[in-house]
Amino acid sequence: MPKRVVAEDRREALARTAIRVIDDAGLDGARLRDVAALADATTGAVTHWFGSKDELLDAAMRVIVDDALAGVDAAMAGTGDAVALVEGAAELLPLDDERRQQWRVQIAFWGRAATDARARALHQGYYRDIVARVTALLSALQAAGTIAATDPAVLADAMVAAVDGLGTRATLEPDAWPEGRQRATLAALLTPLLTPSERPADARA
Amino acid sequence: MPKRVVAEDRREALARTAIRVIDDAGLDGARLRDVAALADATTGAVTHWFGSKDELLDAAMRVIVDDALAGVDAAMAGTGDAVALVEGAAELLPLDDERRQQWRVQIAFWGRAATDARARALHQGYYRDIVARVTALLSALQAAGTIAATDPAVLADAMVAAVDGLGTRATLEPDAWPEGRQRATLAALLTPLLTPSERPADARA
Amino acid sequence: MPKRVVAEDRREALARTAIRVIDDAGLDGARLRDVAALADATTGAVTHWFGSKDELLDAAMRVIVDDALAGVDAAMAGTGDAVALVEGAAELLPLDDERRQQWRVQIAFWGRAATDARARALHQGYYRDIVARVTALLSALQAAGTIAATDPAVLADAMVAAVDGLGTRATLEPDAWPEGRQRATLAALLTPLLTPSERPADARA
Amino acid sequence: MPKRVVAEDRREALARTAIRVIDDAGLDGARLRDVAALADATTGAVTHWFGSKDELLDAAMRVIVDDALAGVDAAMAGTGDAVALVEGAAELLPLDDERRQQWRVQIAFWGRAATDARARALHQGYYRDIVARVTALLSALQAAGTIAATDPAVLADAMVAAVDGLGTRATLEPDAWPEGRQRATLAALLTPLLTPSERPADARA
DNA sequence: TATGAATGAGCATTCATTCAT
DNA sequence: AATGAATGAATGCTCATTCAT
Repeated sequence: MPKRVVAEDRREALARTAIRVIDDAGLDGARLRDVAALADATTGAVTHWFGSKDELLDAAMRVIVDDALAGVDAAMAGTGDAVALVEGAAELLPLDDERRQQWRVQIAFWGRAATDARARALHQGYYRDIVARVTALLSALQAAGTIAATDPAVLADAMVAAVDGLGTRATLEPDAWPEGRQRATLAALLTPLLTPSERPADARA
Repeated sequence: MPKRVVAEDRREALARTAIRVIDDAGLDGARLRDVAALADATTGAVTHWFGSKDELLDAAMRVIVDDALAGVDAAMAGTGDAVALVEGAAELLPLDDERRQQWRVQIAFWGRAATDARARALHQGYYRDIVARVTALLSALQAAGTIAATDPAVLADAMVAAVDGLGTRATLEPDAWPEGRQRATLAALLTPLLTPSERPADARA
Repeated sequence: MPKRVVAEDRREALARTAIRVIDDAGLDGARLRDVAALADATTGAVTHWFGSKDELLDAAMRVIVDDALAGVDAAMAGTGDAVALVEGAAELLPLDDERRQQWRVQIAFWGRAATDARARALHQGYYRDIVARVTALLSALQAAGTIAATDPAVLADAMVAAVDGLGTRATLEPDAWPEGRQRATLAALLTPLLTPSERPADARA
Repeated sequence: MPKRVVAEDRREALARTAIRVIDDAGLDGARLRDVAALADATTGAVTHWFGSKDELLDAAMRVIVDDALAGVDAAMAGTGDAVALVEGAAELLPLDDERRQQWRVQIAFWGRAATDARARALHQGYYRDIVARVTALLSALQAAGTIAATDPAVLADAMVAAVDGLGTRATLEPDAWPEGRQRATLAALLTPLLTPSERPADARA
């Protein structure tokens, strides 16, 4: 049966399977044997690669965040001005089934982190990564003068909050939030903030 | 009907006790036994007042939301202009220990709703209540001309998203988000949106 | 179903059932569900009375030791001289099926204590109880001048060792050690030690 | 047949490693995996040399007993009189860390044998070897007239019981039984029995 | 209204064993 | 002779729920 298995591949595949199970059954409803079954493996195999259920869950969270970071890069890179930036950010919202699944699981992990210190520590690292990336992007755009000159760290916090808050609501009310409404609301929220103006703090010159 | 009132008191007291246990142990780590113990009761008493664990949890969620609604009323009523409105909204953020606890449990409930259709239905009702209240307030202010004339429904969605997103982050990174940073970030996000402009505001060009 | 159950009775009954299971299956082969089944209960009931398997096992050990202590009292009390004392001590050996079972389980517990510090601490307490009781008895007999005047603490240690060593061997070779051989060997070992001599006994030349 | 020798070396090395693991984790806490790791091997290698865990455990027991037999030979051979014989026997007690480890594991094996017929059969063979060796030695000394003329088989049983009982207690209470106390107690127990006397059954003429 | 002993299905976890390489 | 991934049965433990009192 052996054959040098690439450990990371195996682990990531199982973690991705776990995400699907979590989406179906919830974070605590997710059973190891369901993950195993869906991955065509046995519980023993899962615990072989992950010492415990927690370890598997952490790996699943890491996959979610890595995908989100890749999404940030893909969506915002090459962005030129405020309008394009907002459009890029909107790509992070739960616009389609795939992203809705990511959001559902993401929010489930927030729920875990809210009341669990260890999980919270993980999330703080994730936020650091994301904010750093967004801040760097904003600084570049400010240097080019295409967005408002507000402190980029504040802008980044604001953008992250806008996406998180809107994504949460759209995830909890999927039927009421088709793609258009999500995009429009995000634009309403971010455009006045990002658009450069002659006179500072004016929503639009 | 005093009996009925007493019954409601007992239920609410148990629900509030449940919130404390959820905050300690997480939504799924919360055991009926612990709720009972903390309320100086027995598990039998808890199941006497609540047919099942889910019913108790739902009641706890309802308490959280009712408190939040009362907070909206208290904080925003009597508000006169955009600046005051943002200040009122900030009162809903996790600014102190009491509100941080409410947020932690709130987020735990989101996590449950994300992957559970029944819980999600409850939340949709809660959002309806909150948005209706905020929209009514915004309409009144717009009639007075003290805030931007954007569609009040859009403004309400935006404000809810801003508070939810910022509250989530501040809850997950409590040490990094003292009161001042939360207020400043919320103001940065909402002020440009709410401040009335000479020319009728159009959120999107 | 309820009715104030006398906790200690229930616990002791389960502990005694555990002893039978341990004798059948060994200390680690003993499964909670077998104990439950033999006691006409469920595993849940067992864990209701004992927080964990270890707690149940400790209680079983305690029962074994308490029975042994009662045996010491019953067998040695009223003993008049060296010969009678040895005969009394012999009653502690695995002379019949009941005592053989106690010895088998006792030795299983030694095996656990040998490599487990927590279990070892329990046994040290048990030895203290037993040695104290034997020493007191020996002192009384020495006061009456019917046994050798050697330091009673040394005599007690020697008697305990003789019984433990012989009991162990007789337990591991039950067919080779009928009652008579056990009694004879114990007498051969203890009589020269306990019999008073004209000149004050010196255990060591 | 060098191959065979190498094989035996490998097996013995693994068995000795198993003893260390048993001492750490107990007989049932000892995992094949840990034995393998401590021996810088894999579980597959262990099962290659030993068909099953039981086989490995039996081999470990055999090593313990062979060491003890070698100890009997080393300690008692060349012994001239009762005093020297007792001093030799004392060398079998858990006087130092190395022997304490052997005793801990030995007692763990007794615990297994107490409730397991197959393991018990092994031990009966071991007792046969040991008693035969001791009996032969005692007969030689009796022929020389340097020890009591009691039936050597009885003397051997008595000596084995004394060492086993004392060793057990000293193993379970290591801190209370420094070398001196062990030697003194063994001497107290065996000297009256072994010392030749004009008048039989006199502790010392 | 309240008690708390009992239930029992369900879970993660453990680990000896197997076997393709 | 050795590897180590995979198996899968087995077990202790959890805990919401029930119900006689």
